Amino acid sequence: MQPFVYETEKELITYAKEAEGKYLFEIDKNDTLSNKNIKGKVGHIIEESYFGYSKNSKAEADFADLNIELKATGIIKDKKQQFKAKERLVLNIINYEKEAAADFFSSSYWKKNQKLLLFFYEYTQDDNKKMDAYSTQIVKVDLFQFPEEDLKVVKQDWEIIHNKILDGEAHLLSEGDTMILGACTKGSSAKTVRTQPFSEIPAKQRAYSIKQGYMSTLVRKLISEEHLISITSSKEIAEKSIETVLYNKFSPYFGMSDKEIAAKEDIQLSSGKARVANLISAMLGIKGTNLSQIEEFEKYNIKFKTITMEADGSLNEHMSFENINFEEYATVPWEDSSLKEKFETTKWLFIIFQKNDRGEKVFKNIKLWNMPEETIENELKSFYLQTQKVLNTGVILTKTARGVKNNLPSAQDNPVCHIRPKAKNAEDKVKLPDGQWITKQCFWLDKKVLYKLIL
DNA sequence: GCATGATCATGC
DNA sequence: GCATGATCATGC
Repeated sequence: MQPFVYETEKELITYAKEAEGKYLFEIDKNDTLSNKNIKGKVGHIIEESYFGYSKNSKAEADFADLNIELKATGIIKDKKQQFKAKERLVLNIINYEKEAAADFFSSSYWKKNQKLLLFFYEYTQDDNKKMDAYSTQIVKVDLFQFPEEDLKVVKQDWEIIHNKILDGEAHLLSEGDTMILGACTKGSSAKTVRTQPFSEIPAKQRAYSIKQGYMSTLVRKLISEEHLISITSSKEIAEKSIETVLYNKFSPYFGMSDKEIAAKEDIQLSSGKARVANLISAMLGIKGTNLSQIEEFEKYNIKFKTITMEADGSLNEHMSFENINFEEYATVPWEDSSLKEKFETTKWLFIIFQKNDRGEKVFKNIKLWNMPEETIENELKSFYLQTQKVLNTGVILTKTARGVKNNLPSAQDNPVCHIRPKAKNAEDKVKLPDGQWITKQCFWLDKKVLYKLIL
């Protein structure tokens, strides 16, 4: 089939939009669907069968005359049955040598990706948890360009990446550096490296990407037609940084107890996990709003956590996270692990309280924190690998007077994180890959790490 | 007195 | 029923 040349943007979009609602099998002319091993199958089928050109990795956009790049991107439903982006949108690979000489508007990112023709498809799985390509449907087609305000943030992100290359620090690039435009690793393994112009140190191969959180806000606006509540503007974030914006919103409440904040904002102080969430939305001036409705929290993947300091400034407890999926830890390589992904991509908003001498919790400070790349590559990685090793050689469970202990990484083994129980009680168990049953365990972030952050 | 195994309470 | 934020509690 000869590729059809689209004279105008409108002509292209009109045709592209006709794909909305179609299933992949309706489009697939070359029976690509039955081929098990094509990565990026959806994009492949759309390019070849729907538009009739072969896949390429040119530096110019797919529809070069119109400067439009075609991208297929998955959406999935979260726990609340709400659509979100399945993953970040990966763009072109960064050639550190070439990119060094560019400015934003002559960069490989801008040249290729300033206009994106997005095909959103719903990602579904079969019984074996593999992608079910036959029931994959194209839900929405949209021509996307960053709105002017977000583009300011994107430009800053690009400058941050660019400056690291110029400083000979391409090997230190990390997802946490930027807000919307990321430099995500791309390659079959961590061993996929490239040269960089101002340092001898090989740098991991990375590609520009639009972060998952940003893609999710796009999905929620375009597809779910949700109205997200914004607490600031991209302009303000570009001028001040999100941490400063948040600090300015919260700082008037520093020194007040949780009860005083609730009284001032006239909200009920619940006793459970909604307690701090309710305080946060009230302090942000949008009381009653679920935090998942806040645009910036979704866009920049901000998750809050509470830290409670004792009156003397010490911390009694490590910080618990979600339960550990031992099956995943045992089988998924570190590079593909959800643990790595989680700490690379989440900005943690720590809401810091300190107990006073009456035992009341006084709001003290906030801190926006990404786990540093070197912590991820060192302590977090060794924690994961150690856990994996123990799981695959067999967990040793020993009955003691205090309960059942195990040889998974403890607080002694790693200064950053460890594994400890979190369950209804000791009998609330899960099956280990070796067939034994263990009290449910979760990931804990060490209070030594937290302590350094709140000083 | 602290590390670490255990468990409560809530909300979806 | 279960995941998760929060905290308890005791043997070493």
